Amino acid sequence: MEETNDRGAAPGPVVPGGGTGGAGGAGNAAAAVAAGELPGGRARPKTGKSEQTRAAILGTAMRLFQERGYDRTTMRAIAQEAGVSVGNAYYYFESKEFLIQGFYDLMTQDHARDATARMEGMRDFAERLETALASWLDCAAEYHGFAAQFFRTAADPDSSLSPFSNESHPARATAVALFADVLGGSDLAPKLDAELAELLPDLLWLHLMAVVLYWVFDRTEDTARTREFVRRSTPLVARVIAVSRYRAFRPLVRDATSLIQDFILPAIGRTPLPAPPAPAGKGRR
Amino acid sequence: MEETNDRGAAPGPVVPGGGTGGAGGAGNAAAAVAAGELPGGRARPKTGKSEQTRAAILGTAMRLFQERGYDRTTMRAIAQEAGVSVGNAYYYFESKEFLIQGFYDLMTQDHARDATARMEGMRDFAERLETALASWLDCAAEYHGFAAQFFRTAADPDSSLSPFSNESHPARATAVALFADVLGGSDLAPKLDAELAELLPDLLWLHLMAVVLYWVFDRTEDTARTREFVRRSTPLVARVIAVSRYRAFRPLVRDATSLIQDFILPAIGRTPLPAPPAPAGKGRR
DNA sequence: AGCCAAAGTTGAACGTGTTCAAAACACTCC
DNA sequence: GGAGTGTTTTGAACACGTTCAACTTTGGCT
Repeated sequence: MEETNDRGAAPGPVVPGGGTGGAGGAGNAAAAVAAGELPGGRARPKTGKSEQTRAAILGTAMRLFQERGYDRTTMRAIAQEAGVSVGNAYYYFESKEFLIQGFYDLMTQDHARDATARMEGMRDFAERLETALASWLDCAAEYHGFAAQFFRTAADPDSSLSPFSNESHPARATAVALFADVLGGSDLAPKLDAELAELLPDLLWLHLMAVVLYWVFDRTEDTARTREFVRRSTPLVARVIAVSRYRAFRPLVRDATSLIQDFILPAIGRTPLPAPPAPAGKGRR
Repeated sequence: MEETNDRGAAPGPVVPGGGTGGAGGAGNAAAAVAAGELPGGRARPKTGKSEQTRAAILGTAMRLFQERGYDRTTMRAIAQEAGVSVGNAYYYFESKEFLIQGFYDLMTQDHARDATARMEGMRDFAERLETALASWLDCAAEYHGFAAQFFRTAADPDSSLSPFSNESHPARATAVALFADVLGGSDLAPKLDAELAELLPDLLWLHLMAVVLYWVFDRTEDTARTREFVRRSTPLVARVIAVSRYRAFRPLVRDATSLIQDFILPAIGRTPLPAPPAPAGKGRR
């Protein structure tokens, strides 16, 4: 072993809360990292110490991703700036992509909180839906730069990070629960066919995924185009749903519903199992 | 699909038509490689020689991708089996992903040919559409293993390989043209609103993209589930289109149409712009 | 205190995609 | 033939994600 253990001088990992550079300015999600969640790693903590290290790594990664983009941020850089070794980063995150997963989980929670707050008091379904989607755009805004990377992995069926894969982390459940609330808190809910009401949360989540896809490809300033798209498309969605009750649309809606039930929902991991009622708001497992 | 490795030990690049043409390892697409297309590389050929090298590399890559999967196929292995150096492979293909693009272009042409042939004589729109989609599933079947990789890059807006990106290679145009034919050759075409008929080819292409997404995640034997999904969903799509003419649906259809025209089509590169002459510029990132 | 297993941490090493300066080749014009 | 020019080919070198065997720290136990 070399006696020139330069590392000796370096202190331990960065301290939890303010450690990440004080005025750094990472977003809400990154800030929440330090709070001590436990999204997707593999560590089984006994002391809070390891949580700190984990948070330091994730926080640093997010900051660097924002600053330089995903591809140009190396694991070595993350480790160095977080004050740990490369191997240590891999002790907490199975791979570089898992860092994104860790971030995505946090952002999803941010979104659920923010959207719920914003919808407070609103009863009109279209309005609620638009608010929820706009909220997502705001929560995600600062990460637009490297969000593409997340979507890339989302499209990989082999990756356990894909939101479409069965065992996909709590993030999906949280998001779907939010949309259940979007519908449930609206004046539209009681008027709907029970069967349709059952499907809608998942469908609305799919709708969000489509919006996200749009957003990822949107290169306009502040993703203004996506915002406009949401503004224009949401009322239409609401109208389609509202109108589905009328006689003329019934046969079509019926067939579509059963198609979705048989093919779409199972594909996104919503097996027709005796699902326990998920309490809206806290998405833990 | 014989596994006869008849090209193996040749020192130089594989011979032109005969090499792959003979017993050929890979499927139709790979065979067509040798024909001398010029999909997505960067070479500006003067002799036919370089085409041979290019085809040898692409063909070998496809074979190895099928045999071992995308990730477990190294550029070194491709180069070695194709009888060229690593650097040479990069001379013809900007990156490993571009190999997939080269393949995708070929498969798209296969599909267009096959689907057109199969639809011969059919007039019913639903039937034509289902045939076209089933044809795609058949053409793509043998590549299911590494198709995921293609879809991964498709979701990356920074990659010029994305079918959603503006300058996306001829493959998209070919596919859209096919769907225009699906519609145009059907008895439904004359009955349709002109505006709607204008949109439909692109929309149907989007529909295909959705099916592809489903297919990528489908793990059933021979992707039976996707096939069933197509069988069930196609009539519904046809009915929605057919029914859109009736008075009750008009306002909805109108709004949807304009929404699509304003937001969806431009996003997939169908800008109603004054169309500059010939953007010969190669896609960079 | 001493011991031990588990948790945490390290950095060198490996495999792989990619780059690049130089060599080999092909072709044209003198 | 030879000089000049553009194309094709080479393989060593580089950067990065990832692995791993060994080391250090922690905390419970006697």
